[in-house]
Amino acid sequence: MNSGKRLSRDFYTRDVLDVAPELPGKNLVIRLQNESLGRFRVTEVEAYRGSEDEACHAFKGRTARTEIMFHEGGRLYIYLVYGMYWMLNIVTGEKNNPQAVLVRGVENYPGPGKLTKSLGIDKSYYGEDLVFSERIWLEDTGLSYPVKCGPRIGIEYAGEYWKSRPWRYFL
DNA sequence: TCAGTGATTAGG
DNA sequence: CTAATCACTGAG
Repeated sequence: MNSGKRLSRDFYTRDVLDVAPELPGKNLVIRLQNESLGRFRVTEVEAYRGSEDEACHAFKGRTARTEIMFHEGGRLYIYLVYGMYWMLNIVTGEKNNPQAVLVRGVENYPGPGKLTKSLGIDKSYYGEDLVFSERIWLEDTGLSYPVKCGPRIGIEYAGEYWKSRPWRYFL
């Protein structure tokens, strides 16, 4: 797996609809249990866009859980769903504009719940800063790939308009 | 198709 | 305190 250059703050502080389509193909770098670094190409993500998006957890306002989404981009938003699976999200945008990208899959570990379980990502990563962290970050390999898009998955509770936004991006 | 599983949230 | 909800997965 090619290594690359760590993404800086500027990459994350843009609108989620600019950041999300650029994530597939980037490397997720994480320090594994044996202290070595693992590199996994991101294959699938979804954008969740601010207080207007019915499918976004920040839609109902600021809570203890969603607090980190109100920070500037580059932090991790981690939460447990269905009592079993940790979800990995990357906060984007400027301060007080709550947005995040759900990482739905990386190479060899497709599925948002499976990738966190396989890589050992849990609540302890909540709020981690991808710009400075020594155990998790994203890097640009300089390679680019064609990215497809389609509707987001698992948001039956949202209205038709929000369910139909093509904000899932994948290789 | 459907149960497992427990944090989070709103409401009394 | 209670009860509903849930950005998923794997089994049948």
